[in-house]
Amino acid sequence: MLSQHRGLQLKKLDESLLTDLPPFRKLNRTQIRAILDAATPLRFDPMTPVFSEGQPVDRFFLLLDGHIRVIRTTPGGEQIIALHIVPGQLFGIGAALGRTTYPATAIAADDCVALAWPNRLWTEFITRYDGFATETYKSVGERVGEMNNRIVEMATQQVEQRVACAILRLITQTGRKVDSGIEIGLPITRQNISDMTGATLHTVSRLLSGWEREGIVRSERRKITVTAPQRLVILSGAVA
Amino acid sequence: MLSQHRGLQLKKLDESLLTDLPPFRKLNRTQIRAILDAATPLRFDPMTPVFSEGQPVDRFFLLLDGHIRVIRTTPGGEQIIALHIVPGQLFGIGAALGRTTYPATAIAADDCVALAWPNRLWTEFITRYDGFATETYKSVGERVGEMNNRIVEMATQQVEQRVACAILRLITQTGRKVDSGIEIGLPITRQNISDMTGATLHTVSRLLSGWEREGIVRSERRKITVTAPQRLVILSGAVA
DNA sequence: CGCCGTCTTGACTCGCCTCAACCTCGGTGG
DNA sequence: CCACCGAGGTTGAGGCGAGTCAAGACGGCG
Repeated sequence: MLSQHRGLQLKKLDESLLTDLPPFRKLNRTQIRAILDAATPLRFDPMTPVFSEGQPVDRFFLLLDGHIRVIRTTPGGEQIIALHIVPGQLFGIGAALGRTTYPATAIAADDCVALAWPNRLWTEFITRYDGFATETYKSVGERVGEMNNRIVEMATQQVEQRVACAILRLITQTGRKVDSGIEIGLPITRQNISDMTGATLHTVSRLLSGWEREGIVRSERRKITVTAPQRLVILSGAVA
Repeated sequence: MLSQHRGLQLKKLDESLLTDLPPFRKLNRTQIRAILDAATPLRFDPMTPVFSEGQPVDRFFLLLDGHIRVIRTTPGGEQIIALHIVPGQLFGIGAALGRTTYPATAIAADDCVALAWPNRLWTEFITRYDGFATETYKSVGERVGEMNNRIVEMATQQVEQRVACAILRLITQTGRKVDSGIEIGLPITRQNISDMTGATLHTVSRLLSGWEREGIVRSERRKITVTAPQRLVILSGAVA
């Protein structure tokens, strides 16, 4: 899956990479060619940072393959996972919101391939390419909506429900259908889940053990498969 | 303070209303005149909704005076306050983020005066008026940042710290300097604060009573004055 | 083999929620 | 003018969810 992208630096990028993505959907081949020619392809090994909180915003990215974890760190050293970026999404788009420094750290969750453009091209893309702005801001809108949901969640729900929600979000965003159910498409630890939900590693472990006993999930090290999604939905409190 | 705005419907709106606000700062008198002429002025009594969650987005607003509470309600009926809008800010700008329905409910916290424009003018403003888009998205960026902070807060901090943070945010956004300290510039109940922090009314009450005993705040019914802001900052955990 | 990152499980503790009772204003109507 | 009522606020008692502390198992990698 990844192999097809290796050595991207050497050959020309294929236009089909972008044609199906919302921000580029309305563009013609020539326009996409121009955008691709201006891009720098990048690879990231798991756990390597793409950019860090507080750094000046100098470019923006499009994730082609892999998964990015967006992380914020508290003064106290705890970290929480704000967001997962999936292939096809723009990220690091502080430029779009008038930011001069990145508000969070982005780390590759697995092997990642991304395109990067220098910041000054942002305004150019916006003005020159019809639909680019609209579609991009639409996805910003979706992320804002998701953040809002999480705030409500954190404010009103118990840990068990929050963990259920987090896992459901993961499977809708990165899920892979397998024999026994739906598998989360990126390596994930209990610690990671606790960083997403504001719980402790221990509590998450206990919950997952319990769910495994009940046949709702099956998990190996750094991997979780949901075998009974509907039951997780019920636990999540989305339906009363 | 409000009186100067009463009966706005009858006279022409004064251009000075907009000249100092970020989204309009780069515009000339003619442009501002055109924008004002297209606006519908509105008044809202305390506790009346401006728009409700789920309604189709048909217009966007600028708050001239008063305060708006942006509220989300859970399936379970609990409500949490997502945001406060202060004078000079645009709100209900779902259009900017490609939304078709409002993601939250907006309610007047006190007497409010606002301008409203039909949605179709959004794109017109964006394209026609230089700087309008940039400045607007910058303030969206600020709100996103604030939301992010709240997520981290909710995930990592105890109730006492969250309440302290919430009150600090209120005084930076709406604070009024008075003899005894800084007063929150809008009517606010313990219930409101609990809706902002995901705590219970009772716990908030206990905390405020404690702080009052310690001389950090003074409060009357629906009003809070912070007498020792630095001590609140310490409690908030912003500094270790 | 030994180390380290991951995960598990038990026992204890405590912050905050729940339940419950009561107080204090401010407004309204008889 | 006072009695009443409801919204907002206070305070205590008790219980439970989830964090903390502690010990250890499992599996992969150098």
